[in-house]
Amino acid sequence: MGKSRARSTRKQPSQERSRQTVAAILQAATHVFSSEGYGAATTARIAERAGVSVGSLYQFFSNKEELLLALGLKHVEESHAWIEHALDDEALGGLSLEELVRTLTWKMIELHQREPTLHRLLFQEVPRQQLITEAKAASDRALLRRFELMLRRHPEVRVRDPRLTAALVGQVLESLTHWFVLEAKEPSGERDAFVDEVTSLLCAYLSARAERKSRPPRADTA
Amino acid sequence: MGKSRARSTRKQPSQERSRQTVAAILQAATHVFSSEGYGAATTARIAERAGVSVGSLYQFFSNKEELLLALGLKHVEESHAWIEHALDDEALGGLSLEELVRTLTWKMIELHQREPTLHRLLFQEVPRQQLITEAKAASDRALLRRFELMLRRHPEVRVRDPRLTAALVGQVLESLTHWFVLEAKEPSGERDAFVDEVTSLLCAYLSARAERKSRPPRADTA
Amino acid sequence: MGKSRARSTRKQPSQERSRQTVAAILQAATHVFSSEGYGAATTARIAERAGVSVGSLYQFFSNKEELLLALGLKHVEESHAWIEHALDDEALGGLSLEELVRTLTWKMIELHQREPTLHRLLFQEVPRQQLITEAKAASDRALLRRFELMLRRHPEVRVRDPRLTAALVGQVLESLTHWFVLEAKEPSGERDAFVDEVTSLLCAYLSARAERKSRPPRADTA
Amino acid sequence: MGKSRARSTRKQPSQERSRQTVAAILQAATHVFSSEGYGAATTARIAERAGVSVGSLYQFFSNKEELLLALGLKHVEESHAWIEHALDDEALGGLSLEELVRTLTWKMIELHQREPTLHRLLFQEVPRQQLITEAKAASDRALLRRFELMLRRHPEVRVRDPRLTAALVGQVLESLTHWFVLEAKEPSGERDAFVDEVTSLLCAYLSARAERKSRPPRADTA
DNA sequence: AATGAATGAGTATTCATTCAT
DNA sequence: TATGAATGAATACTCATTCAT
Repeated sequence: MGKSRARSTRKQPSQERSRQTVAAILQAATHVFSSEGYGAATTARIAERAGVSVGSLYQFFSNKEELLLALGLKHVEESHAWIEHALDDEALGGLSLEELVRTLTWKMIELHQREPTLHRLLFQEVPRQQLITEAKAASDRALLRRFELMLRRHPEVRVRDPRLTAALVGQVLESLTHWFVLEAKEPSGERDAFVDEVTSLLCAYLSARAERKSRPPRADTA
Repeated sequence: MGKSRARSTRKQPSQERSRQTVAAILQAATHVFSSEGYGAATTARIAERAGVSVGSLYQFFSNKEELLLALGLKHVEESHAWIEHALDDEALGGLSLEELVRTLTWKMIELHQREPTLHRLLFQEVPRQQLITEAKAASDRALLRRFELMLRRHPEVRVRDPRLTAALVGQVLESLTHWFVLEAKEPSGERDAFVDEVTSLLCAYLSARAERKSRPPRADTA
Repeated sequence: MGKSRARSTRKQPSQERSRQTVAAILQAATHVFSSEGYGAATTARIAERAGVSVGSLYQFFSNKEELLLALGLKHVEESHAWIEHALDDEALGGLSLEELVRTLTWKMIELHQREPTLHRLLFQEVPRQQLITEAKAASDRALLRRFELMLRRHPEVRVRDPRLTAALVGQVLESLTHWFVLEAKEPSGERDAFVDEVTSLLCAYLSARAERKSRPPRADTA
Repeated sequence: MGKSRARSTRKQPSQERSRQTVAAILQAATHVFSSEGYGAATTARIAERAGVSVGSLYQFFSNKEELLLALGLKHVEESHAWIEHALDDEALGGLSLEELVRTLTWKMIELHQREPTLHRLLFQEVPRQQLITEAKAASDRALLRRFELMLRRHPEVRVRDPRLTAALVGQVLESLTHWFVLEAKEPSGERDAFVDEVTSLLCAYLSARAERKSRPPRADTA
């Protein structure tokens, strides 16, 4: 990832003023795209919301799609950095499995609450930008590898196929928190209860894995 | 010329010929909407694909949005019927928890494979049709209640809050199968392995629930 | 040339009504392009002048450039046909050189008076459409060959290099009549005098050619 | 914002530096206008090519049109000076008609080769600047008068209407050389042959004029 | 004077929708 | 009813021109 963001034809902002303009445009675009969807969003509305003229928008982004692209790459990059940072936390080292999972869940909720609708826009509206998708995939791969390592190392974890398990756990975390943030309103509106449940869901999975399949599930509770 | 959203003003298909036309249009719309997205789809292309003129399309659907609406309601209804039927299956009655979960997982995969992109279109593109969303919510509520009941009744299941648990399990099933069908290509490409994992994930959760939270997770394996 | 006018993406007019629309658009485009130039002409203005909506314009011409293209090819084709017809005239057979040249001059004036500014638009504004230029070149080549033949056959004509001579005579005729029609207002406003002069200019050239270069020009009149 | 055509409000370049800037802009404008056409040329591109900022361009030319105007007037003026100088050449005094015509033809070719596309731009793209047209017309009138005088004085020349004749000869020279420089590639690619032909064309016209019209052209060769 | 960021009117083009046939 | 030509509002994008620095 990094700084190879060669924004094609358009000028790079060189003066402080223009840097602010670009930031304003990106922020406005985030809002407008997220609330109206890519198709319905208007460059005019975006410019208006950013408090600049359309012309300024086009001074820095050669078209609507490139604006989305810039947004997407920035989002992926920032999210990746954020979560990398979260996982780097040394404190994670000595945690019990339950504490670890609980922490991860919290982090994921926080992550999704940063720009929940932008996330949906970028990855669930029929994805228009291969570059974004690829960036996301790369980020995911990196995180997954890291995650897999955590699983392999943790003493409480029993796993047959750490790779698949990591993928599933990641997916479950991702979708449950996404769902919780965006859609769960009444039934599990209380965050603590939700986190408790997710935690026990994943802990049960991760710690009990050894026996699975060999004996009927009933045996567990025997 | 304006948005004369005269919903359902249009004639209902009364004759056999009309019914075929409507069916053709809906099928074409499904395809075009799914492959291009709602915004990019044009009524002209849909009509063309359906083998009728635009005029005919507007004979039955007063505007593009209503076409999406019809599509969505139909999809929700059919999916609901399908899954109701799947759950009705008397055979489900005596299954062990693991067998039950495994069956459900299979069913969900099947469901998602019916029209995966349509599903995404309807529920993940910024939802445009409240009616669809509501229909979906209603369907979900019904299924959830049913599901909750299954949990309550099953001897192997230990649950504190069946409602929340049902919601989570439903969400996990939904998102994992959706993900598997649409995006998982290599890491867990093998269906059986995937189903095994999901099954053990859910079973661990459902059967081990009693002890959770009371003791540290470590105790489980002791 | 001929009927291979495959107007790309857009529909061919099939009904009588649309054929009229297309004709109206072409006529309006001729006027607007000619009077404002290609760049300054507006598709909106063209449509308005044609008495149709912009939409209709785009129903038959996929963009402004293609409109120009259609116009150009039509113009070249018609001009070619017109002049072929004029040269075919059997009456041309037995004419004296002077009468022949005089006739040609008249014909050229007539030709240029048909759509003088369109001609300028198509061939003198930095030519935008290679297809038009090529069509014109092909037409010119054909006419030149024919013209060359006339020169070779005419008893009064003395020519060293019929090809070059034909090219020059053609060019002189073309440019003088074009100039006369478009720009000459006062000095030689009288058509007859102009035609007389052009005729004697060309006749002198064509009939006296044998001696040129061998003796000093003075000898001519001796 | 609007068309505040404050013509010549702008400062005249007073210092050496400014003069260089203006020169650079004019040169860049010549190139860009010529290669892209007036409409397609952008002030930004011109400024860029001149190595200055748009702001500087507008410091000296209050709008795009005035830039064209300056260019045009300069071109007309320089061309006029150039040809005046060429005609002034004392050596022209004692030349035979053929030598004179030949010389003129050469001069015209040279003239047209100086900036062929600029010439086309200024006088053939639908003329946008009356001032340029007028300047050109004035220049032409002056040259024509001079030319007419040459014809009247030359012993070998037989002319009925020197004014019309001068106009025609001028026009023929202009258009043939313009054509030769811009378009003639293969058929008469050799400059010498072309000059020979033009020379004999015009000499025949100028020296044989007396007899024309009184007798049928056939008599010429008798 | 010079710079280049900002402006916004202007234009080509699309596409949902209507309506004459 | 079916057709597809006609409509025109809506929208992305450009570029001459201005103006703060």
